Amino acid sequence: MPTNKPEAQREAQPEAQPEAKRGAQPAAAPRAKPAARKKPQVTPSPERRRELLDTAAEVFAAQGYNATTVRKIADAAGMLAGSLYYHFDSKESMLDEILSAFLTELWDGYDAVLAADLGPRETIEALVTESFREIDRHRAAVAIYQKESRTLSAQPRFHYLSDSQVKFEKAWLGTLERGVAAQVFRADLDIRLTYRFVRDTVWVAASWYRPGGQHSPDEIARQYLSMVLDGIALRPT
Amino acid sequence: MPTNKPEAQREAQPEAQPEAKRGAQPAAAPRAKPAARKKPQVTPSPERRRELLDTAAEVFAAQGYNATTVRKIADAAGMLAGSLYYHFDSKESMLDEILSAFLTELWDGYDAVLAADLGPRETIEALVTESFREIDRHRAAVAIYQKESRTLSAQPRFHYLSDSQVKFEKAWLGTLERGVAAQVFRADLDIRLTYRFVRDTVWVAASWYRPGGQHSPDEIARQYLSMVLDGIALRPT
DNA sequence: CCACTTCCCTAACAAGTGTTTGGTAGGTTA
DNA sequence: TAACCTACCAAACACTTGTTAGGGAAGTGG
Repeated sequence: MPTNKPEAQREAQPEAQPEAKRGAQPAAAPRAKPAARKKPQVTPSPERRRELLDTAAEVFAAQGYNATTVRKIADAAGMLAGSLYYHFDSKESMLDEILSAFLTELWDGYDAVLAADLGPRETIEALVTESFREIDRHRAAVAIYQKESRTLSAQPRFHYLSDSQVKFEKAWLGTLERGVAAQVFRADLDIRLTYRFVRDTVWVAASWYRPGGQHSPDEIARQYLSMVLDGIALRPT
Repeated sequence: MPTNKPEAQREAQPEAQPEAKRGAQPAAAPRAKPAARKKPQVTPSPERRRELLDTAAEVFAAQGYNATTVRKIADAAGMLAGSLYYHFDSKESMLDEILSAFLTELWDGYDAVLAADLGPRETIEALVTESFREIDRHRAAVAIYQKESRTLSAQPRFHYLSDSQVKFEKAWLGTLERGVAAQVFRADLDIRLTYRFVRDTVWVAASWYRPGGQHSPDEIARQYLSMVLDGIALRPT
């Protein structure tokens, strides 16, 4: 089982990297780190953290991670920028926690589907339905993931995004291949193109989906599946 | 050590500024503008501008607009940050020029298709094919558009993005509706869902498409159309 | 009453940001 | 030769950024 969950990264960085060449880091890292991570003696309540993470996720999703300043997050939460650092130790940690919490839940659902050992078509149907349910529950996190995952996965801290993506591809592509072999899916299509097609059609929905709309996640999944499986063209009967 | 540092700027902030209320402006606009627009007497060559815009678009697409500093663009172009301002009057202008140039070309193609007055199915096919060609030629601009258009269109300067999007929706949705009326497309689907489905499947391709891959834009368009129109499920014959 | 904890604020720091100003090397024209 | 133009560099400026110290109000337990 590949790892999909970074759990918590409270271990100290082994060593300050020797600063490869160009010191141009994407963000700011002002104070010199004294090699030993600070260990705050305080214990913020997990419920408050969840609350703050939710509003942070909302702002990240709306404005983009880089365009979001900690002052904006604090504003949305009704407090001042510095106060956030009582609960989190950096802006990046917030992002990290938002994304890893989402991925953990996502894989709980996916793993259950995959363990059910359904046929190829039924597996695809279940995966798509599960995906739309996740979008319904974590739309902010999904939107952030969509926008930032490519650039983030270069950073070591967010390497679990790549891991997840690999596992993701394995599950979907494998199912599609099984379906082609079982003559359930068409064999005349480039399978990787098909994979990207299905994957993208599902997840971009997070960019326009708003919970409480006229369609439930399951209804959207049903229609999407109908389009993907049978096409939008009317067939002569 | 980074490229070139201003080294010393021992300018302590004099005093706590009046600081209206929440001075948090979205971006930087340092100098006070004296109400009269500056008119540079210089005339940079258009070819050089195009060159620089191309590299800027590449960096924007790779890192995201906000995460891209003008110093990074200058780096990629082999010059210093300030030198860019000989050719452009702001970072935002570069973005603007990149996006509007792309949209202009896109609509040249779309308008030609729409003027041809084809049937609904043929119109969709032509629009999709045209779209993949545009992705092939402007993949950086398309990627930027995908990532930033939603947030940008709030700014007055980029209002033309919204205009374009409205026109876009009108063309595609109208064609789909014509198709349903003509019994070419299925009538049992939510038409707006179908629209978003088709639109998204096409344009997200810009996030993974790389020119010079194993499939030509036309070939990708052909397979995408086959999936969208007929579905990926194998039909019993 | 005091000690302790939780949660926030005030105020700053240092690095990074987009942008401007003044200069200048090299080419072209007269 | 001088005048002129293009395209860049060097250095700074003003403001924003993530982050940190120190402090204090409110609540809880003894």
